Amino acid sequence: MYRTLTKRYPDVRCELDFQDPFQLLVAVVLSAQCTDKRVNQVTPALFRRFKNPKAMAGAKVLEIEELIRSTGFFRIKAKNIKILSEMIMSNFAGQVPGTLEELITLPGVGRKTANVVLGHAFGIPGITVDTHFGRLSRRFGWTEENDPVKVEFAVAELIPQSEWTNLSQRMIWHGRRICHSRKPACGACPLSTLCPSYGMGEMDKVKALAMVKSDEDFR
DNA sequence: ATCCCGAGGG
DNA sequence: CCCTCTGGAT
Repeated sequence: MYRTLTKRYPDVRCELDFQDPFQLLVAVVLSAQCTDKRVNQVTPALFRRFKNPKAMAGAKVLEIEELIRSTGFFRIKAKNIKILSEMIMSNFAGQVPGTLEELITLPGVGRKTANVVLGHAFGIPGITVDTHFGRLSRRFGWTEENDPVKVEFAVAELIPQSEWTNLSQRMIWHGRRICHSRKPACGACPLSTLCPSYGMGEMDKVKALAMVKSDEDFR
């Protein structure tokens, strides 16, 4: 997703590419419920107009809204980006903060966004649990699906810290490109031999819930 | 019609 | 736990 990772793991297709922590943070905020393609479409103009937290803090919310309209949730995102920029200026001396606790004080920045920024802008390992993890959990009948923090801790137990950022990126990529909810590309999936729903195709929430339930009954 | 590389609020 | 916010893709 980001330059350092693109270089280190060339087989993972990375589509957002920002070295600057602030621009990375804003891009990840924009990527919620939105494709990378769309984010990459709006960021050049956005950062040409407001390239750092100082400029973004002085922006009119309406102008940010216009620049990011096509990314969805644009009113909330625009407001959050302005406030978050103001907070970076007033609370963090103009620098994107480098800890989880500080990052999640920013509006629009939760655990997932914070961990992505920590991993890619600061090299601090973290497990990034997104909705793909949940979907994968469903496919495997894991019942922790509704608690991302539990999944985060469980994965952290299993994987060496040095691989957390790499694994997270690969999982996100896997969910996006292979294990998506509509027509999962099971033929291209390295986990197909392990997956109890291999070849079932479409997995909606109703089916998934039934599967988890029957799995519980079985135990 | 239904979901999406979330987050925040009730 | 539930709901809302948004446009776009399928």
